Amino acid sequence: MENGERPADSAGLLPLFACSSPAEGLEEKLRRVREENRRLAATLGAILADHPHLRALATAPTTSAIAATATARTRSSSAANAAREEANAAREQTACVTVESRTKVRTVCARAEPCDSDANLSVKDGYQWRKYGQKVTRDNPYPRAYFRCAFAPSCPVKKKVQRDAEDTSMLVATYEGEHNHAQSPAKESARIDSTGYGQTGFLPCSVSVNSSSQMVTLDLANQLPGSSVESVSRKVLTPAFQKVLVEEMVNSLKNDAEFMQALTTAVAEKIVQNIPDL
DNA sequence: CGGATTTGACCTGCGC
DNA sequence: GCGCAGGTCAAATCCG
Repeated sequence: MENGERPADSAGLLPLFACSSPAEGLEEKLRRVREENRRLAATLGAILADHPHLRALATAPTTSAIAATATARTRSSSAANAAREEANAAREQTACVTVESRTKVRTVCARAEPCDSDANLSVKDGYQWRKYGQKVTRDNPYPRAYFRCAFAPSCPVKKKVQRDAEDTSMLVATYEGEHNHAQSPAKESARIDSTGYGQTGFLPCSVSVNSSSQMVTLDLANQLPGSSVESVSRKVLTPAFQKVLVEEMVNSLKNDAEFMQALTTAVAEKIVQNIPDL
């Protein structure tokens, strides 16, 4: 939606809304979100241009594709070195994946929100996990959390999650073993968060924009088969997506009791100002 | 009140 | 055998 294209409201509240400062603040936020979306799309494009293997991953997000890429990258190094390599590479990319096929160990790097506490260390991947331990390791001041698959008691998969020591905005998750069951119900996978892992195995598949505490998620997991990151980037820039974005923000704000309170106060103040005798 | 999380204690493997 | 570090257990605590 372009600036100034506000739908008319039959109650005539919007003109009032438009001249109040909270509304101007919202428009400013909207502009910032649009700008961030453009920057994200540009960044994705640049990343894909520099990293052809990522383009392949984006086009065919299958376990075999991940394994093929990861095997090539980890062949000459130990699993630990691979994890470090991936952590470093992740500073240039948003997220990355390695697979050690022999031992069924996968390392996933994901960018975490800086505000996340250690207790929030969790890489959402479509499965439900139960934390069973936490330990501070020698080479990293941040605690390592140990998780077991909570969906099936007999499932042998374990997960370790630890904040990267050099780049604290990165989470390094190590998966051991393979699930012997289907993914857990939508409860967990629906909560795609800032770490951005959805339904397609361990491939990062969503981009989130956290603007002024409002989270907007572009879910790449639900793209049609064969769709690429470029096509998603183009989608971000379409008026239709922008419109959905705005509607999502409006819905979020409508459900925000604090915002509605502030809005009500602002409207009441305006009404009072427009009554000369008061 | 039941399930999830926390956290200190304990176990195990490895290098010296 | 000893010490260290990583991994796991389980009681206590938290939380919905």
